[in-house]
Amino acid sequence: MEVTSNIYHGDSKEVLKQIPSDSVDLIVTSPPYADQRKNTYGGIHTDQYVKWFLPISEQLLRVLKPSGTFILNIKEKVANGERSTYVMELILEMRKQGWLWTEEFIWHKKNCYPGKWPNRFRDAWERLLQFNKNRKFNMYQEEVMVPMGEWATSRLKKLSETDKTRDNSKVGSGFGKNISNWLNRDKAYPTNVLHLATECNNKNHSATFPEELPEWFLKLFTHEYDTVLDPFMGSGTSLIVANRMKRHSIGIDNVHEYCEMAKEKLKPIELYLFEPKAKYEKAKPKRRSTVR
Amino acid sequence: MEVTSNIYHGDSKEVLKQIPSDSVDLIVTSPPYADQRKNTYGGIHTDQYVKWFLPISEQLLRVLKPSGTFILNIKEKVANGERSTYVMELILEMRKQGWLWTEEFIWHKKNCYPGKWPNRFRDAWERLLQFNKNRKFNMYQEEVMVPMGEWATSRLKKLSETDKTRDNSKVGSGFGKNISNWLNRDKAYPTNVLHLATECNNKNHSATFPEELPEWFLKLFTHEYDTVLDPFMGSGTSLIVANRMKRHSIGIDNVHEYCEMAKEKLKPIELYLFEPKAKYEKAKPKRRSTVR
DNA sequence: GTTCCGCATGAATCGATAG
DNA sequence: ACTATCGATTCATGCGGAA
Repeated sequence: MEVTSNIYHGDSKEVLKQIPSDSVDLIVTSPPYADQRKNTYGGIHTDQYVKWFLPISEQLLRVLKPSGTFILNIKEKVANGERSTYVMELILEMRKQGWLWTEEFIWHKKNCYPGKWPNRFRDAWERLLQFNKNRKFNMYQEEVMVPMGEWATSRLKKLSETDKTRDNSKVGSGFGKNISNWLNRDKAYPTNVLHLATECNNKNHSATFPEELPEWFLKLFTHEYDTVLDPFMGSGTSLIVANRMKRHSIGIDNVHEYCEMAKEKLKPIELYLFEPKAKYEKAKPKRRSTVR
Repeated sequence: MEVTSNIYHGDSKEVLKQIPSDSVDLIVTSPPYADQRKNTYGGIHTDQYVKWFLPISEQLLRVLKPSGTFILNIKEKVANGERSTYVMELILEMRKQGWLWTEEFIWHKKNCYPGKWPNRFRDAWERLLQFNKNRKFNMYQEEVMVPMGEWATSRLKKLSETDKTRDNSKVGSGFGKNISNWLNRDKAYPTNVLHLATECNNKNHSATFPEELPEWFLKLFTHEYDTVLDPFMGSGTSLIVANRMKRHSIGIDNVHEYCEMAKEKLKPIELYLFEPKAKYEKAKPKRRSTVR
């Protein structure tokens, strides 16, 4: 049995209407943040962000299975010396739509953007908001916990010198990770704090999240041959991970280049690429099957 | 010059009215969370939490110096399968009061409370919300610098060509100015994610934060002989740290036992204990001076 | 094949300068 | 006054080439 990857080029709000209700097991996405990525996505203004996002989340609520989960990666930026409040307002509004705000994971970005300011430190975390349709949803904790030993060792292998030195030299302030907790332990239980570095070596796309991020949530919330949706696909990290893990995937992006890029990366597998209807009038969505 | 510690027994909302305006450099506190610690604080219900807190934050806004900072340690609990929204609502309401929501630090609890649930992982983080009166406030970043990654000493001895060209290409008016900043550097500025273990050895008070937490913020936002306020003192961790660090301190708590406990811990230093006015009618606040 | 080192590059943020 | 653009600041990471 093969897994499929469907890529749609177009506006998520509209494209999502083509996707049947109650058909997706996991939505994991990182939408363009407010006032960010102007060159590629046009940059949604802070004041209009909630209004812009709500029609999309409404569609996401429809296409998600009752047992499914929606993971939203987002972080508010600083505006005029304050943190913006649009993320909080979005959560409140999405609850009114019918979403349950089940949990908030923290993504600790070990390699955050550098810089120095008189009144602020570097921002080293982002939100991973978990939304659900029902209080009962699929969660396969064992899938994360069993490979967790593997995960822990692989993370341990990647422990940077910074981690080690900061830990060893507690220097009064005492800030640092306690590595001894990680050694000599075959099983590590996950918490709602994830420690991952961003990938800064990708030259073609500005900043995707690291593969470990969707990988972790796919393990946790889906089984093989479940369906994963990323309505802001970008260069397609989620879809590539889904493919590797034998999950069906759907990706949507407004930017033609990203669709092409994702298509290229997904070449080895069966691929369907849908171009927007507008371009092809009433013709059926163009279906390309590119099998190596 | 001695530092003083004033302990008030009573309701923060009322006691705070006795404290002069613009007199506190740092407020750092961990209020009772909603529906938690019922037996000691009476448990503020989730729906009434914002309403309960706003009169207090109004007083805090008054007593804080314009250059001061308010650090609020809080985390929403799970209610009926969802994260409660009262923290977000509180932030929105406090902004209406005049507070600036400057930053949100994350306290990553390295050893969080154990447990297992079918639909949720262990909660390993709390919010440390930073509020200010003005966009300009005192911040002494150098006091909390952390040891830098190993690359600083071994790798950076030879400045990379990039750094040189970056600087030389600047004005051309001379050598790059910032290169000197990099030489002999062994420390870096921290981020807004704090890694601290909770203290699990405190038996008498249900939810104290570790001493490192107030210590870090006291270093960052105050100098010696500044004044620190904790309107929900508990067993007095903040005050003890303030004392050790030569900051004046004010603590308020509703529970007589906690006041006594804090008093006991602070015995070695000069101490003033104020009992609530109501108890003593129009008598002046009882003043006890316990000097070793 | 290891280890070491040079290097580019980030969902950043502030303050000054320009329209 | 208010917004858009730009320069300066800064550090962890992985890659690739060198020892």
